[in-house]
Amino acid sequence: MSKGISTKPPSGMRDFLAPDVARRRHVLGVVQRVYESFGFVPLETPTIENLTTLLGKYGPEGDQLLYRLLHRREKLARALEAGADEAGLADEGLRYDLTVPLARVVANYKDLPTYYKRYQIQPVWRADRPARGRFREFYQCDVDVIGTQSLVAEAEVCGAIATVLKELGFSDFKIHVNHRELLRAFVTDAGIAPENESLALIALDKLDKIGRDGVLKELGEKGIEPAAGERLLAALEAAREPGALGRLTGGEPLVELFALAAAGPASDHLLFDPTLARGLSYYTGPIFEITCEGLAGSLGGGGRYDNLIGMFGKQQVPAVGFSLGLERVLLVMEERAMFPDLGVGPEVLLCRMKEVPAHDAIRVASELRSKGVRVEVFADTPQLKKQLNYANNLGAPYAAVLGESELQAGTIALKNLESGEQVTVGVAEAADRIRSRA
RNA sequence: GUGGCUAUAGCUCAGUCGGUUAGAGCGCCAGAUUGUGGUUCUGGAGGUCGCGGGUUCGAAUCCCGUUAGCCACCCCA
Repeated sequence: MSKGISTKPPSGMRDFLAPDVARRRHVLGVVQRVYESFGFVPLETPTIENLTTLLGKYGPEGDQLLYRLLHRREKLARALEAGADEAGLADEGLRYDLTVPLARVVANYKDLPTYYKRYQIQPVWRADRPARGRFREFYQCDVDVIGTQSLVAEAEVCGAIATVLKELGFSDFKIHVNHRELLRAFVTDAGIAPENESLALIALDKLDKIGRDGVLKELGEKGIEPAAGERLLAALEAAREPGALGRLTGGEPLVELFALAAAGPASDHLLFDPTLARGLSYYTGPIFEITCEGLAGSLGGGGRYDNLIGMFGKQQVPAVGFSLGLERVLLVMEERAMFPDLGVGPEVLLCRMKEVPAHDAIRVASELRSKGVRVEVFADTPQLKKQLNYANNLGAPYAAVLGESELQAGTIALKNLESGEQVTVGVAEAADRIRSRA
């Protein structure tokens, strides 16, 4: 505030103080445990990827949102001298998601198992405009199954995601399911030119928000004939009828997926949604998106991408994945007060009277720590009330006082800050009492 | 990228029709005699009113610009 240097983190990026970190770790712990219980193994990849890896995988909007890194030193000077444009000034970028790096890894390590199930929990970066629940740096929690076209893979990734959400206490989430081929068939059957397919899909995606007339209007603005738009909407509305999926040509894979998933944790949460489109261009088969009450965007999304890995080499390898957005989950959990008590900070603050040498406090703290207690030693020796007040503000459940008399007797005065009770006991008993919250 | 709203103390905000030294609550710091917190009481620190320009005798207040943040779209996780 004083010298005019902004102390805020960059737009769309955040600092996490202790309570934030505790909540994030709580969620990540559940995610990791559940993913591992489904047999997924961890992967971590670099923050930075070559632009050749990233570009052309996400569609034109995605490419625009990439954080690009300028050439360094002489290369930059040469590029500037040569009058390079924006694209020519950068050669690397921050990863935009975890799926494309995974595809690169699979193409790069030819000795990976034929079936590779990996999970990955890392931040990604998008130069998007920040909004509620949307950041420029955020964590994705991905599970992917590489090497099979079996719908068992879809059922398993949906099951893993559903299990995580249930264990965190969600009950009202829906996993919307659609199929890229099904969507394509809707569009072409309606008589819409293939080049307008993605435009039509984006308009369709808003059916719930802007309604039938709104979608028709938007289709019209994009140059799609009203008659074709009507046919498309009529077909989709028919597809939304209960049981319609089984009668649709091309609906078989989803019928099978629903049957498989019915045996797993996602069973009550899957929902066929013929209007679900999804923007990322690499999806080829079933696509997913998770919604829940009170959240405009999604908690996560995914789908099958059988052609992506092949973009990095000669070999086509089928794959399907699902990604959970950590900050979306946190946002909803915070609003709904879904967090249990997350103990952070020391369990006991060791206070010391002026006449006690500091090394005695350090020794006592070490003894307590060796018995499994989280201990903070108060560094200074102001009035005891200040030390206790600090312990109180920390939220520590106990304070311990080490004074002349305790030092002589080999004890500490252990005070329960909630009840106010105080006992003078040996270090071992103090540790027992703290751990049992006596 | 589009539309709207906001910007005053660390936080949440008040500030009349343009008028003199810009306020409150919370928080913070210090006290209310010896080694005991939460409650109470007293005192204190902390502001170029986002930034730049304009109108005016006079601007936190009106006008223009700018930056940042928020909300709704778009898109996404």
